Amino acid sequence: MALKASGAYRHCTPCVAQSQFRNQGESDADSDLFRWSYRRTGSSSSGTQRMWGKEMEARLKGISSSSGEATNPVNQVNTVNETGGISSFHEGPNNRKSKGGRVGKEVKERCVFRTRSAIDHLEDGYKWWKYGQKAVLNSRFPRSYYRCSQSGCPARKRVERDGEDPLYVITTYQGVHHHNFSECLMLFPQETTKEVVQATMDSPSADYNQQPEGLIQFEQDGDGKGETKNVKAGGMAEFFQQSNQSGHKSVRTPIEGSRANRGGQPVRGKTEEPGMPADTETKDKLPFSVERYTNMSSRQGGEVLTEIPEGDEWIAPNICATVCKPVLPESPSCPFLVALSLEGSKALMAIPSSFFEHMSVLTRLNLSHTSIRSLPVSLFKLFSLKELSLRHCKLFMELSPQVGQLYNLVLLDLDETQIVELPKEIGKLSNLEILRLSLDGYVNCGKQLQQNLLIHPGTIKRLSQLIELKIDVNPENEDWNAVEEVVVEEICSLERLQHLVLYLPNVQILGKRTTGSTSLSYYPLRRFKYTIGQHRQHIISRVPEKVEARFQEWDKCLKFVKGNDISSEMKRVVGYTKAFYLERHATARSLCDFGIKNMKNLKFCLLAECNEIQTIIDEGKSYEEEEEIDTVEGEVIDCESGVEAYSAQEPVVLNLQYLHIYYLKNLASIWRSPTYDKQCLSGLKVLELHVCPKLSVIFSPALLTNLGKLEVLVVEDCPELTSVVSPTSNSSFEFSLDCFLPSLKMMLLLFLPKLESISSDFHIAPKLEKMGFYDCPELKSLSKREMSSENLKVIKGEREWWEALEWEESEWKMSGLGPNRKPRNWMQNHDIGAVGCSDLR
DNA sequence: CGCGTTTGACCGGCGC
DNA sequence: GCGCCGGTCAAACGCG
Repeated sequence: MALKASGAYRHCTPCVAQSQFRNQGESDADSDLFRWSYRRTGSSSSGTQRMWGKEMEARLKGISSSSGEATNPVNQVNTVNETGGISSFHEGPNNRKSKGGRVGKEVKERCVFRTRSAIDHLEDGYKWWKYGQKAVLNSRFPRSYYRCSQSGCPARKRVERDGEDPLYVITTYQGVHHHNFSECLMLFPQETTKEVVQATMDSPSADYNQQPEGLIQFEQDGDGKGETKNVKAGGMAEFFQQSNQSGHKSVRTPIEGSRANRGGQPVRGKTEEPGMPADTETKDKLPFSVERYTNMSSRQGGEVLTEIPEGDEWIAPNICATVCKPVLPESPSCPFLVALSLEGSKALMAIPSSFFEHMSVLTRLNLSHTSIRSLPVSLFKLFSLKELSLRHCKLFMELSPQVGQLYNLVLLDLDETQIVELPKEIGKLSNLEILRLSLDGYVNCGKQLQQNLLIHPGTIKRLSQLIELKIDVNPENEDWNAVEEVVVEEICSLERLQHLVLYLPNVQILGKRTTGSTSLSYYPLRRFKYTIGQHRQHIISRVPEKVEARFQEWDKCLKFVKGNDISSEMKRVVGYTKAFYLERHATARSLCDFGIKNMKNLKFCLLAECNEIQTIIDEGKSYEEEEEIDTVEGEVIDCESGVEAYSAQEPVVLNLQYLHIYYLKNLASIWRSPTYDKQCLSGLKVLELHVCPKLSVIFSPALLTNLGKLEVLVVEDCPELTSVVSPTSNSSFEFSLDCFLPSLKMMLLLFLPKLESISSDFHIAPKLEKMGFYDCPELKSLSKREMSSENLKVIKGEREWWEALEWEESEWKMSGLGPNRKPRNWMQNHDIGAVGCSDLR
């Protein structure tokens, strides 16, 4: 429903706004966004009159005075009724201009927008500096003045809230940016950033978010008096979220918010975890912020998303729309359009061939998650284009060689597309800094193509400015084997490359190098994610997605899937990896099989379905016989401490903070050492054990003393587990007065049918805040020494189990817990088994 | 400390 | 010529 302003005004285009803050149920009338554009056409023969901004204002003033009211001129002109009409505001040619003293002074073109928004300063793709704010006569709201942050740029804008309808913001643009558009582009916040935060806040065990009915929650106040509550729906999730903050609190969002956001959006925190992605160190040293290019549709709160304007003339500098119709206009005139996002427009199957004909300043184009199959020819004339995203266009199968004409491209995202071959013309994109590529189309093509080169030799080498490269390949694509080696060799020649995401079916390729060049396993990178072996997307994993996502957050990730052996190349890469994910390895018996000295840099470790693993850290094995990994003279392996030679006295696995274990069917112990290594696992903060059927105890007393930093312990589905801490005959530990696990804040014990005791009467967890139990029928009493914490605030478990607990009256006397504190009004037991089990799993 | 906002002073056009 | 008003300047402020 295009609204044509009659008479003197055109370009009043209502758009279906999709404010992030708006409820879906709101009417279209409420959500209309109206725009005005006032432009002088000179001797327009069309009969449509357009006005200069100043002229318009002069006229407005005239109206105000003639009507006897002193009103805010901008507010006056923008009076709009909810059905989309403009109030009567028509005048003949303005005669003030000839009278006024401004004749002859340069009058700049103005463009006025009126937008329904909760936020005054809407993002428009440019970065602005506020240089003034003034109260406006007869307006309740002040007017803010902004200028383009690019020095010398004459573009300005002013922003004020509509005095008549405070739901709307009036933005008036004046002057034209006279510089390269992307030089002052705002850094759009990355959507994944939010996800990082979310993931961080979630339960360490992602599957426990649901609160099964029938569980009780015991909360203890600061004064030690306990109270049980019926848990509301979602209460468990809240519990675990809170709990997890202690365990993962240092894992914060990596990207700092723009200072300009202050006041509008909460400013994001800095990374406290040096190994987390895009940490400040990484960011500062990059020539630009990688995140800038990652999601152009993601906006700050209050930004209005629009439907594609109807009509043939689009005046907005920034359009972000999800189109519901399969057709776009043939050739809209978009003289100011800098950024266009049609992300998620599933209905969009094709783009008219001349669609981009009149978008000469378009810099950023996001067509991701659409159903297009190819790009129209007019796109290849967009010489200003710097960013093009076709991510997740599942029907996009062929990239035209004409892409080579887009020589200003900085970002090309072809991840999750179906293309089968990268045209060699890509090599002409000498400014390309980010290339994400998914050569996954082979299988879905359904036919064997002729010998396909996937990536032509010499193509990658020419992209000398590449900073980030992702190449994802269908593992069943045998053509990849033919070029893999060449591609890897070319990657190693990219001097600026800092971030590499690569799938390699063969381990050997890591170490391959031709004379004089570097092999990938030596190649120093600030960030990498290698998936080696069976492709992650083609295997059904038992590891929850959220845990895998947490693994992916690290800046140096190595995932090794379905391996049969452990090569020296693999060991070397493990040596400078921070996050290691070993899945379905056929022969590994211990993490230390990857080189005990290579454990020093590991901070996150995820082990899943490795049937031969019997112990995680095995210092008992003789590693002196380990083959010495050859090092290349003069090469620096990029890691903080370097990989140093291991000596028996040196502590190992010092820095590991997160250890997640899933389905290790032969796991019998966490740590085995002939001597007592005081620092092994001393950095561990989070330990999760899921489905380890042979595990009977988790910690030996010796290991217990090392875990001074452990904050979160989750044990689930270990049918043989009798105690978390093994009983000992060692007199030095027996009757120890020491208190172990001093930092433990959360402990979850779930589905442990043989669990009889938590700590075997060791004094543990003085700072414990939260405990959760489920299906531990043999745990019939809790001793004071394993529940010694003064900070215990929440206990969750089955009501019947809790009520049946045997309490040693004398031990618990005067305590906030125990039989005396059992409230009577516990929630009635519901069908815990049915609901609870499925939810917990 | 840097960067962006705030805020009072100032300037110039315009109208009376 | 004076005062109002919109617009701009720049020092102070303040947040991270």
